[in-house]
Amino acid sequence: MSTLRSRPNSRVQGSEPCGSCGARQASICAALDDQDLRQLAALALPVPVAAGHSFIAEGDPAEYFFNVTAGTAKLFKLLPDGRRQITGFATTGTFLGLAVSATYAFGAEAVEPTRICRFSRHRLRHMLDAFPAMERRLLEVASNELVAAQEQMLLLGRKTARERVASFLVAWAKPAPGCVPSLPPPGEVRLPMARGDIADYLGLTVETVSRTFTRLKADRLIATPSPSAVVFRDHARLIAIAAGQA
Amino acid sequence: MSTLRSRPNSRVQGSEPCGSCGARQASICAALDDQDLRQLAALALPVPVAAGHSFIAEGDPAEYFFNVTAGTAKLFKLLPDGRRQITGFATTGTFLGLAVSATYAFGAEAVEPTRICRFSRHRLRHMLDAFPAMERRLLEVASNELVAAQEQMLLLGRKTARERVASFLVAWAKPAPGCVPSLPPPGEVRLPMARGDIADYLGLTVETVSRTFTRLKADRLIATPSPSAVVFRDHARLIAIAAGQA
DNA sequence: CGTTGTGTTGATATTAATCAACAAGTGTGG
DNA sequence: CCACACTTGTTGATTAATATCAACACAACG
Repeated sequence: MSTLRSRPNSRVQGSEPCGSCGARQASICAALDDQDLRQLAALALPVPVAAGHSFIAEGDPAEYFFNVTAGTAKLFKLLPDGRRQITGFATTGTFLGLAVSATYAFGAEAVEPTRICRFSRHRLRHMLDAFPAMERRLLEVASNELVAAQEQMLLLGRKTARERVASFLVAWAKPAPGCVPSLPPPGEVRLPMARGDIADYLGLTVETVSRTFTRLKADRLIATPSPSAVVFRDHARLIAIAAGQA
Repeated sequence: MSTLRSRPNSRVQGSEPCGSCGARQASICAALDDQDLRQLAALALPVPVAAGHSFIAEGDPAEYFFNVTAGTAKLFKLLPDGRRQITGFATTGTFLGLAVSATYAFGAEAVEPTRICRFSRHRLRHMLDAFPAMERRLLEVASNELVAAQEQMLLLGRKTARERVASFLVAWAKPAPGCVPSLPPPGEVRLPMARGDIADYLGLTVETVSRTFTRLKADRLIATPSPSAVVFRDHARLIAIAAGQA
């Protein structure tokens, strides 16, 4: 549906400093590797962000939007006393910039070595004007994220710890629509984020997450070759648990 | 930004039967009373939905999208055993149809007498083609909802019962951006939804919601002339509590 | 080779859920 | 108009799930 071809005035000047600047809004895991957006990404050079480094600070003026081209980042919101809710993980292809407001509604930090492209809001505006099809694509992405966000509300509001962890594992193993499915169910899945991140994503504590992993292992539903990897030993049952049917 | 004028082929045939059909996706309280969308709404006749009646069934094919023109509806997701999470309340002006998927990811039911306009997906597509500015507007709405959804994740994952109720009251009293602010803080705010709905929205039980209301009253933060109305007696402190600063 | 961060496990505390009872409305039909 | 059923809201007693506090194993790292 469309043709986003680089135009003379569309190139981005070299590699912009992206260390810890501002960005935009909301993206949970909706890979945006549609052709239009691939090209969009190609307009800017990816900049590396080291693990543990933040590149969006909640509350900063939202002057840029981002595209994650490699790695994984966590998106989070904070309460004044330090309580943290991770609203999503941004993986390769995730577009960060859908929510429009004066300031960033969330912070973002790399959980493993990551590469991101940064664009100014201004530039996005121009691109959208030039390529109307992109607007439609963004609307689709936003829609997908909205669906995911609602699913997460169900998880946070009504699911048990076991159901939450199962949901997370199942969802994480199945990359966002549009991504190449990595490995079939029995394969090993990498978990680049720490237990604490999973806890903050699921509205639990580290201890509860750890204990739940342990029980899932005892129940032969998963195996963990290392803390940062899971193997699905009974994918179907895990899906059932995630859906609240167990 | 734009001109959505009615065109010969843009009229909707009379009042469509909207009793309990299908709709689309996700909208929390983002009033869409922008001029474009007013006109969009004008293209279809509003149809009444009685309190307690459902007009979107989760899982049904998503063939329509809706615009709430009066009243209040709750949007919810269910687990097989009946656990329910209300993902948002749709008030006058709320546009339901932003998430794009084959089937509705949520159900919708009127909590008070409500009026809705229904459009086919097909018609929306045509309208978006005819009025590109609408696409942009929809993206804005989606962005706002995404921000709200993330805020709700923070609430569900990390806030205490007291903070949740305070957050709900404060947010409900302050209509979505774009709405006319009803009454200043000290005014009385209507709560058309039942305690059980509030509970399912906040990830709590009815009892906990009720007890929390009682404590907020005891603390002179609110008053409840009737179960379906609240008066803010200390709006500032309520806001502080909602933000986790108490 | 100590130091630090992460993950796991155990003991205990606490919040909110569950179970239960009752009060206050609301609507219906007699 | 009242009696009754039924829903909704509130409150109390108890339970259960998860959080909190604490200790320790282990790996990565300087």
